[in-house]
Amino acid sequence: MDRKRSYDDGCAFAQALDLVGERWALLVVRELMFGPLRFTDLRERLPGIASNVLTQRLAGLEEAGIVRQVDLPRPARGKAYALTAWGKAFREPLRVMGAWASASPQLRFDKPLSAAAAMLSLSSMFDRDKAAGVSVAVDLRLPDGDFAIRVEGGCLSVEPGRTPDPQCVVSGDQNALLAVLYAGKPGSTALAAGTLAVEGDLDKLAELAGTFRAPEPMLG
Amino acid sequence: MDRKRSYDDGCAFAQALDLVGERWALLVVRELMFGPLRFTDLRERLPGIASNVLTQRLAGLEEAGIVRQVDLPRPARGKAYALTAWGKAFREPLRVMGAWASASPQLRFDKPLSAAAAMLSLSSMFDRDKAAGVSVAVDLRLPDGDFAIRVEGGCLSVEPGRTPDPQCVVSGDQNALLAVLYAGKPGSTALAAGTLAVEGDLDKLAELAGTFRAPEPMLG
DNA sequence: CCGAATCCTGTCCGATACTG
DNA sequence: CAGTATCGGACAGGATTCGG
Repeated sequence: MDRKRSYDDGCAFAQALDLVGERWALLVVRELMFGPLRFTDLRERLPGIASNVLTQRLAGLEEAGIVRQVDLPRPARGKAYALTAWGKAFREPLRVMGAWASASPQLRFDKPLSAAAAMLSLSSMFDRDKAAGVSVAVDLRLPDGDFAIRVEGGCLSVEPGRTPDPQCVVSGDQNALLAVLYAGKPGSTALAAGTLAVEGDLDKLAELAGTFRAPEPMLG
Repeated sequence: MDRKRSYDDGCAFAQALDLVGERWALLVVRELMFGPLRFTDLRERLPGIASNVLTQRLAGLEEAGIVRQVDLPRPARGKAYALTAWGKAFREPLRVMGAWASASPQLRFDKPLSAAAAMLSLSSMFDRDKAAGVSVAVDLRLPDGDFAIRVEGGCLSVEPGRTPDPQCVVSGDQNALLAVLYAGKPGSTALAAGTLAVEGDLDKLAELAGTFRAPEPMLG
């Protein structure tokens, strides 16, 4: 009468896979990392997921203690899905696995990216050493929401929302943004092409771009 | 004509899941983390995996550039499966995800554990702060192989094989070992019960045990 | 004995259609 | 808007069998 298929393995890692190893589960967690979302929002941000699968995954994640339902605040009525404290703690595994994945010999850059994925990518590619002495506060206006990026004391902070007084504000979509930040040459093609708009100190954006390492495949 | 099912997502993390997100894939990587194994060895260490599934996973991991086939050295004839450099780099994600999993509200400790899983668990539960000033070298003789554990300068090293002159040698199975190390009270029940045998400096084992935090569920 | 290919069965996934 | 119902197809699991 085992409800779920299990590896039946004492390893904590394997038991985690029993909980989040199903298809789409970790991508749902990824999308919720920056705040609660409604069912339909999740569907939009996860192109390709079937609604019944999303229902199952949310139920499973809730049972596992990773996701919980919350009442939507303010004007909107209805419920949404949020991460529990333990669910939010998955940000670190997400960051580390993303960093590992960026060394894949077959990583492709031409596919679309959700805002949450892009913001987590920043954490993955951030390089402490390159950030020594850097202090910047840049706000992003992405189609799916605003994010405040700050680098200070060798640490990167990525939070949803806005900063009171950003040094620089970038508007556009996340694919163009990452292309600029990782290309090593900010202010280049994407800006010229008009897919990104920058207000404020462009040098601060360049400084931010300098704190990321470019994804590079690991050979052997 | 898509050969493989894909999330078709630009996120490096999602693309990693395309490669290693299938059932059993990451557990195969886990088992290979401390050295090459043959097909049959893998089957033994992954109770429950079907042989055809193992075949498929190995083929997929090889295609992804995570695993490669090697000729078995020395006396044994035949081939074995080893991790590539990039595959070995997965040790860090494994460690971090294990640490996250150890905070699961529903982690069970009574299930059997492979030697590789136990050794990775040590990395997950290691606590830099607790290890300040600690310097120990302990050798383990587990049923599936020998491992050399060293703590020095706030760092933990877990390697397959033996140390020339260990301060302490523990023989027994990995489940009993972890119970002793994480219980906070080494030298207690398991040793008394004779499931573990210790030669050398028992205090060094206690010192080692003091560098690990006990798994504790995160609430909320 | 090792490594793998071949059945067959059951479960899970994916897509569409439909309902409170 | 937020899911449920349904169904075909893909994939996992187990046993057996076959070639080194």
